[in-house]
Amino acid sequence: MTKRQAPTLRTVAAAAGVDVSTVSRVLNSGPPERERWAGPETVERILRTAAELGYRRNPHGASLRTARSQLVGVIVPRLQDFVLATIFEGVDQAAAERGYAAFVTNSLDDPAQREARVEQLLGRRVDGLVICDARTDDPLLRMLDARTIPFVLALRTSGDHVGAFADEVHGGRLVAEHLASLGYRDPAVIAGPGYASTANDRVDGFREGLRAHGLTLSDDRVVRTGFDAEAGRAGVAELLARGPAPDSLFATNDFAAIGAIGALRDHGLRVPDDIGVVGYNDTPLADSLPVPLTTIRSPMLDIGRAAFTLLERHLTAEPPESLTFTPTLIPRASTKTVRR
Amino acid sequence: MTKRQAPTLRTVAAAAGVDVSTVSRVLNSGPPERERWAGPETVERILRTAAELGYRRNPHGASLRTARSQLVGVIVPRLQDFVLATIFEGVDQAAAERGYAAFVTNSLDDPAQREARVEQLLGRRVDGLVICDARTDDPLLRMLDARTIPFVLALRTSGDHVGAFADEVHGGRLVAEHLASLGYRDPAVIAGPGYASTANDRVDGFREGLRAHGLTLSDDRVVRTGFDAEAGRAGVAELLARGPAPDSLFATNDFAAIGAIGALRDHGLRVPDDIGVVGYNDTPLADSLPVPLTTIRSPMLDIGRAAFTLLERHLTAEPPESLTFTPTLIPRASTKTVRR
DNA sequence: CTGAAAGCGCTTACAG
DNA sequence: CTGAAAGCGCTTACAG
Repeated sequence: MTKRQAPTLRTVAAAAGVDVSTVSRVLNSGPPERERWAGPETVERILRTAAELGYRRNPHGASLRTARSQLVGVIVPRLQDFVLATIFEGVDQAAAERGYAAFVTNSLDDPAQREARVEQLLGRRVDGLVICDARTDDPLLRMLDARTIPFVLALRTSGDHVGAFADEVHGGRLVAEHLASLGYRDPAVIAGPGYASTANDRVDGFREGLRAHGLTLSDDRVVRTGFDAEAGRAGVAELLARGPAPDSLFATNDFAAIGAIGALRDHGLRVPDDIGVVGYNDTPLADSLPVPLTTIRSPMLDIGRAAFTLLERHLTAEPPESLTFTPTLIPRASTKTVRR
Repeated sequence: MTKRQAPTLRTVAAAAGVDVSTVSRVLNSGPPERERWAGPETVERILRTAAELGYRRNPHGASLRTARSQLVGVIVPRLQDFVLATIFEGVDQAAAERGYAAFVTNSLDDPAQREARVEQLLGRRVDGLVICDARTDDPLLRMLDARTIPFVLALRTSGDHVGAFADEVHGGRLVAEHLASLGYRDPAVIAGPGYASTANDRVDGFREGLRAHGLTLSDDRVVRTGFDAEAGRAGVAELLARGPAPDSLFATNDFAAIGAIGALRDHGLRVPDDIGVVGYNDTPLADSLPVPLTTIRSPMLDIGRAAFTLLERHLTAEPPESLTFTPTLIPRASTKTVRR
């Protein structure tokens, strides 16, 4: 079998004995509408020849003509992060179902890197962007708005930009209620960076939930580090350096929780006997740890799928409204009832 | 600021007072060669106008003309897997540096899914593929060969197809030597699936390394599950169901190791006091676990970068030779000297 | 050194 | 219902 030249519209048209324009029209419309463009037997013949020849439309030709690439760009802090990888999978799934393809790229939460990556994506002529690394104050989003480039946010919010989110405040509240109802009285938080709305909202919800149970979260019980294991270790070091150990710990990410548990153990504190620990995201690991981790489950795949759907709506109709998903608490062995 | 029409070659040519072909030639050649196509002051003028207008070449137009898309497709088992996400980051980095863009997509190690994803990628007219989910017996690769579609492998090998790999046999040998020299005498292995060369090679190397120390690995000390935490749990369950506990465990993935440690603990076995555990990949987590994990570090980012480089060479010159990277052992607290 | 022309594969008014 | 033509933005022989 020698390599054949890929069949084009012209090839198909010639084989079917019709004009390329007819082939194009027939191939680009669905069963009902299709008959408007050609007689039933012509439609049938075109479809058959296209299939026989293995015709696949060349998207570059189409893009050039329509000024639409059916391409979207997704920008994430880092794909190595399980949460972001999952969101991208959601975007990619939904995009594929609608005939789009998605590029992903890392910003590393670095503004310069981010801008460079966005420009690369635009250089590739994506129709729009899904931005998963929005910042509480975000000049890049204002710039995109000024250039009227279509985009939606996912996961992290910024101002009133449209996107697909989880109710992070609610998530934080769930953790607070869980800890308070088990009898914990002196919790601390290891939160992600201040430029991430997710980190802020989880802490806000946590504080609010504690207050509802008559507890307060003082500033020295909050430490801002990051979302990974190393951040969890550093967070514990910082907290213990400040004074006596808390009786429980809320890490706003499962990986940070795992790092925290390791550091606590180095300090002779066992989970859950000496201190309760709660994570966030319900990573597959959470359930398989030596001490299974109490955590919050957030529908990350759905958020990714919804983000694409919003973007497509933005691209083809009027601007959509944001979508917010509700997280749930998954109690496990890393927290337990505390004797007062 | 209103939205301007994106400048094209024609816009630039008009503004610079030259023909589009001249602009194209100048913009597409580097400093030395550039002067061959236009006088120095013309070159300067073209460069300046293009910059002022913010010209960016439309890749769809170029692709149509050159039949080269400067696009590559990367197919991974699953992007949620840290190892694969890292390899993709390497491919993406190297691709971006060379003016290429990369699509990634999941195959979930499912042959049907895989084929569908490859066809989608080809439908997007990628110039070539980086395949990270090769199987020991792989009809898809034969099909790609028959269609003369350029591709390279990464991480997993298959037959003598070219790619960027790690010396997995060596990795397995390092683990065996480490355990043997610490005094462990009855190790077991929780390995990934049989269709993954990585899993097979690590086990082969392990067996070989043990033999060099006068130890043998019997078949009932090997269990085949997968690469994730759940696979680790299942692996331990299976091993313990077969008979007495081994004195050490080699899990061919850090996540499997974490799952295994959890399951061991459920059975009352502590690490490293009752049993030594070794993982693979040196995931960031390994160092931050309550009991830091002895593991093998493999240069995954380099493998990704190298895979792209090989693919580009394949695309522009003669077929390249495979590249193999060497892993190293990272000893940590999950293994210790054993008293005989 | 520079220009004019052809054509990559596609879609879409415009005719008939 | 179907066709012929124009043109999206680019590159590349071919002239001069």
